[in-house]
Order: sequence, then structure tokens, then C-alpha cells
Amino acid sequence: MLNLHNSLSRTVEPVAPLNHSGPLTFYTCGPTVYDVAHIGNFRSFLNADLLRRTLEFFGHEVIHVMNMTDVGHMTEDSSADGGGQDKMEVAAVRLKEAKKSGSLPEGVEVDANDPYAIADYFADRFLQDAKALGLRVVFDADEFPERMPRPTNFIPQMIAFIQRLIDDNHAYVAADGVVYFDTQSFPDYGQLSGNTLDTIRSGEGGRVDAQTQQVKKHPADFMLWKPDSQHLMRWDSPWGEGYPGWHIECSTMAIELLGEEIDIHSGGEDNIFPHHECEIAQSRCFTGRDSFARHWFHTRFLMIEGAKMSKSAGTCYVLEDLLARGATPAAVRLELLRTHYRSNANFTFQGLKDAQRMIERWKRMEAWLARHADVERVGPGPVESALGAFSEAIGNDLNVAGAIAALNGALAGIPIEAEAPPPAPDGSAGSGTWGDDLAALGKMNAVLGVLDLEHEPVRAAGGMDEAAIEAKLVARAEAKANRDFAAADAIRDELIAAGIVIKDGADGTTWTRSVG
RNA sequence: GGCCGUGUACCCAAGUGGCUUAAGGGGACGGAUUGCAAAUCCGUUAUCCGCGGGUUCGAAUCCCGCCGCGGCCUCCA
Repeated sequence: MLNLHNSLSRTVEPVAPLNHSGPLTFYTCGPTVYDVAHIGNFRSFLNADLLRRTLEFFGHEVIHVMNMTDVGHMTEDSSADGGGQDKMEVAAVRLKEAKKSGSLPEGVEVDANDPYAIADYFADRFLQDAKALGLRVVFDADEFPERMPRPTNFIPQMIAFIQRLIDDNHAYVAADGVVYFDTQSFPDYGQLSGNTLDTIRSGEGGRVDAQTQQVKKHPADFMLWKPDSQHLMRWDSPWGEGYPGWHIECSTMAIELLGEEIDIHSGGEDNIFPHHECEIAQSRCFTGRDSFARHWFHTRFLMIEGAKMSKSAGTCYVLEDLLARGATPAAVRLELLRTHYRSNANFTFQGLKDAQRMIERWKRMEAWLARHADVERVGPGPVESALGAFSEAIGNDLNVAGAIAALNGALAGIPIEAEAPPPAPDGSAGSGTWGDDLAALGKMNAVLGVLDLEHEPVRAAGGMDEAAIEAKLVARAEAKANRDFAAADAIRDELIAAGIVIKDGADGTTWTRSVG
């Protein structure tokens, strides 16, 4: 049983499907595909993935949908009403520059004049990264493409959605030709964010474009359709050639794919207002129901080394940046996931190393259990016994740190350094095998999702290739054989400086790349 | 200014009124191991939970005030 904090009620509530026998429906506000997703974006998607895996851990079937926003939206503050620059155009310029400077990956061909090609390019990059980090919904989408819908495939549905809102007097065409949602027609506006119509009215200062404010009935009214013959992506509509508003996409796709009332809706904390507030308004006016998503799940922001993510400070890391520094996808996943989703997380390179070490230890445990899976032991074994604490922690509003502690506690009970497991005392055999513990570990990992990810560094660190490293190691072995330890240590120091850590074992020397 | 979240050791981070004289991981320190290291294993490492009041037999946990950090208040995960 999962108890989960609900941003709408601001309390922790049990999660159960609306339709008791049916699956849970879960919609996640996914990435925009004008740029590569950074690790802050991924923290939010990973927490949605963790939630989904936890629901499955507790025996629910989950239909998880995560969109990829490919309609070019606007860059400026006033842009909710249609101003600013088209983000897809910005992306095009950026791509053209990357092409010119040769910073585009080898073999990539993108027609920067085609917005759909740009969207495809960044969508592919996203899918790649998301798979490396183990987002289940992305694997689902291989079989069911509709699990990762793109708004450009839902334009007719959006138009029908908007038309119905107009027909029911929840939307209107203003003097500027733009279709706006009439927030005053929805008394519950502000329930999610606390930004009620009164507070918005009184707080209207500076940030709203005076000209568009004049044509709207209320400053909080937001755009549903904007006629614009200049916009890069545009479609015919009853209100002229143009493009849909930002919020209408998610409402339309969620209702189309999951039904008029869904169980869980997730996103980053910045989505609470205006995006999710507006989604609720539109959707409930469309369906006439008193609920759209029953449970709202919001992940707080990620900080980098104690500070805000910043482009100018170069801390808007993308997965590739971390891999290039020797991190493994598994460690990145764990580092981004192990801070509770309702706290600001602090990403550090030290933390990344911590995560890496923890996973390496789990991998050794897994290998040991697999080796001795058929061996009987006095049961229940350590991992089996920890499953209760693990389940209680993760079921308690996704207490990942507590769940990890349960797993680490089990680790102490397994002699992973021993060649052979301790023999079961006479007469006590038959209560289980180490394979049962392996199965329990599998259940835990189905939630954490790190053991089956790539856990070896995948990119060269420090610019030294394998042949060079091997050559150094041979030289060092020779020096050691001659008892010339000064020379051997000099080689070791050189490798460490290049980001290579060496390990002298019984079977010779092995090496790994270090993180950071 | 309004709304929302948050503040625990050197760092990351659990703790949801008594089982807590505060989990887990990292680091540091000591020991085993090692030519010396690294890795690994064992042990030690907060009488105290941003600050000040209050409620209670009892508070890190509840309430009030203050301070700090983060988000939103029509770009944003």
C-alpha cells in the first residue's frame, strides 16, 4: 500500500485506482524537445518513474503516459499570450550553429529548417538518455507509441476541445482574435496553487503585458489558440491558422489517452502554477466532473553543489556531461533519486561517487547471491527479512533513503567477501536458499532500478585510451617485479592524475575510471 | 507583498509525539590486508536536530514568531 503526498489536498493519502479492478492511470508532464534535457529535468522524470515502479511493486497495473512537447512555444514572459520568440526557431538557430562549429555528434544529420526534424532530433536524444537512466515509460513506448504522445499528433482533438469550451461559455474569442479560457467561469481556480483569481487580480503588476490584458476578461485568462500566420508550426482552425496554447496539450492528451478522470498527474514544482492549475480548469470544464487528476505529484528542484542550476555557471549538466566525467548511468539515476522528491535535492560530484560505490557493493551482493542461489541457508535470509522494512519505507510517501537503508542493512548479513557461504547448521536446512534472497533483491531493484543499468563508465575519462593504460600497467608491473617501487608509484600517480584508479588484486591489476 | 515547500553531524540524507541518550551512505580517524597505496573487511565519529517562545508527563517531530534556502505569482522539471 502506497501512501503519497497529494499537492492538491496537501496531505498524505493512500493511492488506489479510481476503477478498483482496473489499472492506475498516470500522466507525467514530459520534456520539451527544443533542447537536450538536463539532469534537473531528469530528476523530475526519474521520480515519476520511481512512483510508477513503486505502484507496480505494490501490485498495481499502471498505464503511464508521458508526453513530449514538440509544438514551438514562446520564450518571453509575455508569451503566454503569444509574444516573444518561437522556441523552435531558437532551437533551429542553435542547431545551425552547432553544425557550423562541428559540435554536433558524428553522423547526425538534421535539417535545421524543418521544425519537425528538430523536434525528432531532440526527441531521439531524450529517448536515448531516458533509456540509459531506466525510465520504464520509454521502454513501454517501444510497444505502445501512444504512451509517449506528441501534441502535433493531437491538433484536431485540441480544436474540438477548445470548440466545446467555447460552446459551453468557458472560453471566448477576444478582440485580438485569440481564444482565451474564461477563468471566472471556473470557481475552483486556484485550488491547487493557492493563486485564486482575487490574488492574481490584486497581484497583477509588471509581469503581464498591458496590451493583452486589455482584451481579456480577467488577467488570469490564458490562451487556448493563437492565430498566427508567422508561427513556425501552424494549423488550420475555426479561429484562423495558428497554434494551440501550452496548457491545452496536456489536458487533451491525458483525457484522450487515459480518460476523463485520471488517478495521478505529475510534473516539476514549477508546473504547479500556471500549467497544472490551468489544466485542471480546462479539463474539469470540458468533462463537467468535479475532479481531473485525483492525485497530484510534484518534484522539487535540483540544486547543483548547493547553488541553483545556472547556464552561465555551466551547471546545467546533461547526462552526457556526467558520463564524460566517468559517471555511470546507474550512479546518476541513484544520485538524482535518493533525495526525497519533496525536498530540494543537492547534486554533488561527491554524491555521485557515493552513489557509484553503493551500487558497486550491491552488484557484488547480487553476484554473490547468484553464485550461491541453490545453496540452502537458515531462513528467512537477510534480504528477504529486509523486504518488510523496504516496503514500509517506500510505501511511506516514497522514502527512498529509508528503503536504501533497509537494503544496506541486509548487506551486512551476507558474507559477500567469502568464497563459500557458511554451511547451514544440521537440522536447520530447508528453510530457504540464497536464491530466495536474490529474488528479494530483485524486487527491491525493480523499484530502485539501478542494478540492470549500465554501471561501468562508458566514456573515456582524462583522454587516455585503453592501450595507453595497459602499456602503463605493464611498465608498472615490470618496475614492481624489479622492486623499483619509486618508478611503479610514479606510474600509478600518473594514472591517478589522468582519472584512472588501479586495483592490485590476486589475479593481477585492474583499473577503473574515476568520477569527477 | 501573496501562495507553496524546506532547514538534522565535515558532506549527502532518514526520522510522521514515548521503541531515538537521532537510521543509512560518504568522508575523516584507528585496526586487518598491502612493498607503499587503492579496493575490501572490522571499529570510532551529533547528549543533539536554523533561532526564540509555547502546548504536553514527554517534541527533531504539534503550535506561534523570527531568520535562511528553494519554487511559483503567466518561459521553465
